[in-house]
Amino acid sequence: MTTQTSQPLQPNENEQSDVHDNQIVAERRAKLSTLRQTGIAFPNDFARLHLSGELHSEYSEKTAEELEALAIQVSVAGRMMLKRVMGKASFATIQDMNGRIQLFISNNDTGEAPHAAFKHYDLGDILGASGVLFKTKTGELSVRVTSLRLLTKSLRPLPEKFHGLTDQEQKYRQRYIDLITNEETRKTFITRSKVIQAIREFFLRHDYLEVETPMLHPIPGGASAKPFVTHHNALDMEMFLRIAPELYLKRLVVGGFEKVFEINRNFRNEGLSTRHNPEFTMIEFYEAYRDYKYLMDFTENLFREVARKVLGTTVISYQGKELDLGQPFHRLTINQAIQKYHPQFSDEQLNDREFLLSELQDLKAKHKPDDGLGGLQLSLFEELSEHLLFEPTFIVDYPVEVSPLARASDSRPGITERFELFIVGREIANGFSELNDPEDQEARFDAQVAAKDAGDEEAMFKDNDYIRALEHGLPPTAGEGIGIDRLVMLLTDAASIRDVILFPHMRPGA
RNA sequence: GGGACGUUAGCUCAGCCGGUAGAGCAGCGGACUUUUAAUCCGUUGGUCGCCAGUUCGAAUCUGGCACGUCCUACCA
Repeated sequence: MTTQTSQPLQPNENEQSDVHDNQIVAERRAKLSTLRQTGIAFPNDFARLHLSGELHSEYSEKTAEELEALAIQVSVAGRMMLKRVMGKASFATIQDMNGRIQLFISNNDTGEAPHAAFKHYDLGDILGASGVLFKTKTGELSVRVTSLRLLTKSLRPLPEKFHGLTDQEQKYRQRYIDLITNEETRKTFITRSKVIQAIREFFLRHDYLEVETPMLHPIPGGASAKPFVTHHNALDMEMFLRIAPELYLKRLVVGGFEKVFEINRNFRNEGLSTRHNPEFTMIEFYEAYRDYKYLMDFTENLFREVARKVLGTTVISYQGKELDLGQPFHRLTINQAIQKYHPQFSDEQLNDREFLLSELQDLKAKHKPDDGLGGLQLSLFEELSEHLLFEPTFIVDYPVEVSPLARASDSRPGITERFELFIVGREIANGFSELNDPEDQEARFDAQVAAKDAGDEEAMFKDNDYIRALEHGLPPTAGEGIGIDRLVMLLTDAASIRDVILFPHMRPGA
């Protein structure tokens, strides 16, 4: 076979493309050109009948003699990851959706021409092979190929076969290469899929209804965050990508869907980090006639079930440290959580506004000097204790001023029936008994609007239709949101949120 | 946003005190019928992230810019 071309390959003149052909790509294009001239270059009539994983699980226990006697005919296909040519015989390893299998190609079995053609196939090419299962003398289950076809020519070289792709940026930007090359990456995203499936099963089994609510909101609501702004042409109006589905889901509870959940994306116009992607996946769920204490038990059960189904155990190792989701989750008030790691603070001090203010100033901790007692306690907690809550811990007694949608305690004014769940020092869930008093809700919205007018970019908008819905009557309800990406990070031991999002957002370029 | 570090062949990486570029893998040519990161022989391949500056001379030193990684800040 000749690899010469009569004319030099033209460089890609498309300015949109930053990809130009190097020598390797040019050689592969020449091979493709030959394929086009001699037949169908991208055939789609190969019948793949067997997957590598199934073959291994069914036949790896068989001896060489047993396989010989069975003479099992198979058709496999996949991407060629390894290639070893030895004159009149060759080995190749192909990879399909559930593993790898070795092919043995020899002049004896295929004839000379197909084997000669194979020698010019490149790593990364997608092959279809038919033949008989056998075991090599080292005991590896393989296919003795009688017919071999190149199904898709790969024009670009794969990363080095041993080290694979290690450059983090390229792993994120060209995830397809990462997935081809790195088993760990494939496993992470399979786990992510299983986590979401296990969560969905848990809610369906508890008679929840899965719903979809708008991603385009005329008024962003349900969380304190900066929204993405967009524009609807036909209506000529500003719209916002949703920051949370909360207000729509509670409208559904008003409508009589007493147990609802939604698993979908939220968008927040914030910075990128190892813990933040501008779009992230949350489950939010609402159940009528329940309160926040019920939710805490429910959440523990959910996390345990997901871990058992996905990992087969509740004991997980995160960045070198172990924790057991099977143990009862800790429950602490904000003040107890401060004192747990800083016992020098007395109850009196933690309830002394002036003391808290001076302490926060000394620590150079972020806080709002106009906050009430509860807000300052929360700021101190976030500064001193939050990152230390490695084992699952529910923090309760959030102040009203930072919880505009949560029901206030009947016995303790200023405190809401709310919790946040922290694991490995990260907030992973947020739940509360819902505020269903429309007049109280309206007053809370008005306070948010006042804060927004005073410059708080993350303060909420007033949603009059939501008030109207509450005026029809929201039954006593409990609701919660769980950050799916962070849960998956926990269960896959991922250090960065980018490792659990297939296509994390990156600055354009490179 | 702030700090530290990084960017050299398609990939993984060397490159010292400044003298104009190296290895392995991949590719190409050759040998080889049970290899498995196959092996052996030969060989092609580079805008050293970009732009300035210093210098007789810069991958190397200086400044700026771009992008990334990690830490940090906000959040879920």
